[in-house]
Amino acid sequence: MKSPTSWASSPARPFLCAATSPARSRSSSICSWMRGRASCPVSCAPAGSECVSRGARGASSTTPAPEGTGPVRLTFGGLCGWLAFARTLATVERMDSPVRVRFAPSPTGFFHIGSARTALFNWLFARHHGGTFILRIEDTDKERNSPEFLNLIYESLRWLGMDWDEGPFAGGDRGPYLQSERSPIYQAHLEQLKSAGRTYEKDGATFFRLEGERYTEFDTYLNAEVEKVRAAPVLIDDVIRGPVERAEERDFVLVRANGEPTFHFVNVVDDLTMGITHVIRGEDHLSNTSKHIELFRALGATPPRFAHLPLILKDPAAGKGKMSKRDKGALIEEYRQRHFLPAAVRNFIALLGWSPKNDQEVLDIGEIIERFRLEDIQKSPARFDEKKMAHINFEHLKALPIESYAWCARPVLTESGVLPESADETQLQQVLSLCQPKVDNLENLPSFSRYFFSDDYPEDPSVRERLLKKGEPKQLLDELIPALEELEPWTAPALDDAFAALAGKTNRKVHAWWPLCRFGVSGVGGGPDFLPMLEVLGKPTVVTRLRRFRDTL
RNA sequence: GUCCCGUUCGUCUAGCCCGGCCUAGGACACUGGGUUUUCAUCCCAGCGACAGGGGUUCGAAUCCCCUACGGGACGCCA
Repeated sequence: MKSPTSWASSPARPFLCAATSPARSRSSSICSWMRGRASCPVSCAPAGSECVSRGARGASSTTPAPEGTGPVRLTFGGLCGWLAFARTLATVERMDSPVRVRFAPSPTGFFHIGSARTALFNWLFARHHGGTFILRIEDTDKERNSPEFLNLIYESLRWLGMDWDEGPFAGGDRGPYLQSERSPIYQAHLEQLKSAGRTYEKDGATFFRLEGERYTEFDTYLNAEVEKVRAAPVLIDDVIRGPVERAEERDFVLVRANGEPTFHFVNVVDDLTMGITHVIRGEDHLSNTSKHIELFRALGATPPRFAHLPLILKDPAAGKGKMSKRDKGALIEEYRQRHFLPAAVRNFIALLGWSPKNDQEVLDIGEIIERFRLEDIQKSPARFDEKKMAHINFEHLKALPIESYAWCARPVLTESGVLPESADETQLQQVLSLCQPKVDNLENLPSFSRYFFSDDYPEDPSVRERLLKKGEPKQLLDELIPALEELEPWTAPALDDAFAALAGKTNRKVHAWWPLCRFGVSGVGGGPDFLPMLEVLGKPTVVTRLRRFRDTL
């Protein structure tokens, strides 16, 4: 059963065409994930399916894609490439991978960039190997859990195009996938540890008993006399870091006095019973890993492979340490609200600690999956860079076919009141084709393009002042308006000629009228390429606005 | 404090495992030029790093050790 959302509905899908270029299909790396899906490019994005990737907020994103402009169109846009790719892959023997990974968030706060990256790396690893990506909810902390946060996890994963093969909504035969529903499983494993003599009760809680010589010591950090154990060091063969040796020195709690099992215990039991083969998580868990391996062994199981991701550090200006949910730029929800492309966010997050090793930075999801290797992940922590995020977003935006671009832009424009719901698609695309190369983020599109859709737009007073101060604006407009009025046809090249002719006649430079004219029809000093802008605006609008402007002087 | 991890341009990184091709490459940012003109694009150029010290070696960013610095963990949070 497929997960609630298919990544294939991402508007960045057309990038996949690039992934199937001759240069790329020569690649020896086989993306087994593609194998399983390339055969049904269309069914991955059912007609009229909701595209959460579009960036609309929450439930308001339920508008199905208009016929021919939504995911279906996108899918067909890349269909030729898909088929070529499928053909390449068809020659490869299909084999199900034993890889099983999980993302195990706890619904105790907003979904932040570190979680997103952990999820993404797990997902990428699974997809690269054709394995299984499991979503498990670690909701053992009844005090801090909240349904809103839980929902946000689902929404965010869907928005980023990470589909899960097992978990809530998706089902699976190793469930349940909410820890709060797994008590009997924990109970059974607790019994197993009990009968193996590896537990004891103290202060109402159940402790795990380490093996080794015992002694008591005053611990300066805990500021107390504590019992310690000289346990044999545990070897963690970390995929990213190599061998790490660490010895546990204190027994730890498995079940709290209130009867709730602890993170360490449920985490291990779940990874064990869910058949997790690779645990990919943040480096902050590295020193927990020795506990976990001790538990796996005590349960008579072979631990999975571990891969500890470097942390994302906060901007030094914001203080020291790892990035927290409170830091600027930390929340996935923020990118969604600001209309970033999920494909770009995903691309950027992947680059935090991972690199394709070929100087390529703007990658579509197919390329990332194909190239992704845990071994290539950086050991040192990364720092989040907003500017780079914006840049990657812009690159993705520019690479979209205009149909896809319009499909992403339309809701942004209508929500901001700039575009009427009923706006004509062709006209919209005309305007957007002028904006696309210039606007680095969809959130800036309304202010950039407002005057294309309405005569009611603000004027930038500082630009007005600057323009009126120099030269003779009235004179210039009196020359320009008649020339434009009689221009036929109204096209960019014709306009170009008209300006040239006017320049010859008046002995001015060709660009003498441009800034004034731009301001007169748009109210701002910058914008899309000038001549095409006039063309799209149309003669009646341009002339009327110019006259109106002339009258205010 | 104890244990663990890390350290290439301001930032993300390539190179490191398998020493010479590295006068260390790319990208973002920044600075300066250019452009269908001075603020949302684009083009060109510039700036800019192997943390420090010892080894090993003919030769080290690459291997070893020490120091410094950064980070993480040390909860009946996850």
